[in-house]
Amino acid sequence: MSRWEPNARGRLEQAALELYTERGYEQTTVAEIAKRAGLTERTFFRHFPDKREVLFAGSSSLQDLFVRTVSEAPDAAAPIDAVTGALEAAAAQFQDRFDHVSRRQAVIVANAELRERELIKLASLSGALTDTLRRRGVGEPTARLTAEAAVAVFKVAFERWIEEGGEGDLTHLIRELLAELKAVTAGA
Amino acid sequence: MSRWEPNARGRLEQAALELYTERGYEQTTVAEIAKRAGLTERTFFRHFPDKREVLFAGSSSLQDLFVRTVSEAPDAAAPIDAVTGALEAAAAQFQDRFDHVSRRQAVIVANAELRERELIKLASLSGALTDTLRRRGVGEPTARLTAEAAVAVFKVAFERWIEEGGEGDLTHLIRELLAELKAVTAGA
DNA sequence: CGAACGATGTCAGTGACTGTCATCGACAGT
DNA sequence: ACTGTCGATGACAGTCACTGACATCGTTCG
Repeated sequence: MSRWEPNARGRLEQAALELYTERGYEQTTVAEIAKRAGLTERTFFRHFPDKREVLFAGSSSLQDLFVRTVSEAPDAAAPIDAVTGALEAAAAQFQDRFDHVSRRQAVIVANAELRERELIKLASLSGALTDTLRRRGVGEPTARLTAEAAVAVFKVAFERWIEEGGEGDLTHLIRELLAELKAVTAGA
Repeated sequence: MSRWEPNARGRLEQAALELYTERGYEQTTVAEIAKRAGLTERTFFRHFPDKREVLFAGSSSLQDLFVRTVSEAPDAAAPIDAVTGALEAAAAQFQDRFDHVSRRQAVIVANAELRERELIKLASLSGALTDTLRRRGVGEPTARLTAEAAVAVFKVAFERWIEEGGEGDLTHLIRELLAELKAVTAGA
């Protein structure tokens, strides 16, 4: 018999998403989130460094997936192909959870602070991809640009997938947009 | 004879950059910035919506320059070329002010909140470019991807230019990285 | 001259976030 | 069973970013 209800962190995440959805991010106080989770404000800040981060708990495991997939790509694969494989692996994670993902995204899009946080998560992802590519022996400007291109494609594909109500195939969208990016730069 | 010293806004910007450089962003309070500028904290918040924004006063005029340059590109220009022209126009603005630009960039890079703010400025830039391209009749996924690619190239070029101590030619860097991006996506 | 204006100051709040100490069940060693 | 350590939590006071309301006082316009 443990002293407290289990999964405090998960309860905080759920309470936060609910309240941000019901009243909006700014109109929700951390004390309210904690109360709904049966905890105190101080405990919230032991689990999350700030009020935004509670929405981004999953982003580190997503980044791990990206990095792992790129690492495991065959040595012969071109950088862009290694990274595209990672995008598709990530897409698979989203494809089944449209409900949760889109609710969360609606909250983020509605608030500038949360959009900022999302952008820095994507930048961190791009940095991790860059490092991973370098470890595969990819050269300097190439690694960085490949990672930036991949994240840009993922970002646009993800937004479109959400707009379409999650009915499209995210992996397919990624492939289409990558081809489009190729066409765009070809003229330069 | 006016009642107050002129250019309160500019004094706040300079005081902030100085203090952020001397003690770091987090160790500086808004009250200290205001005091160095000969004003009060409340007045700071009349000129800037928050403590970060004081470093980004110039970003709206940069965005205007981008948009204007793209608008004025010849109708026949491909989207990527129209946007590249804007990148080069912006580069010219930076080229002469390496000192100020690099000091400011050092402060931003050293702090996560400021990096977040920079990222959302770049995202805003990307959005403005997307809209401008659409107004030129560029289609949906193309406009967005062109803008994202352009901003990515600009970001990487800018960082390299700073790393090199401002001695390189930013316009030249942009052209090189654009070619590199083309090579990267070509394999996909 | 007097009224409206505009930039600033003053002051009292709210809420995010932090440091510190207390609490108390679980668990290990004796 | 006794006891000491540990880990998650609570309680509480404090700092600072940011906001709303109202006062001040040169400038400017009629």
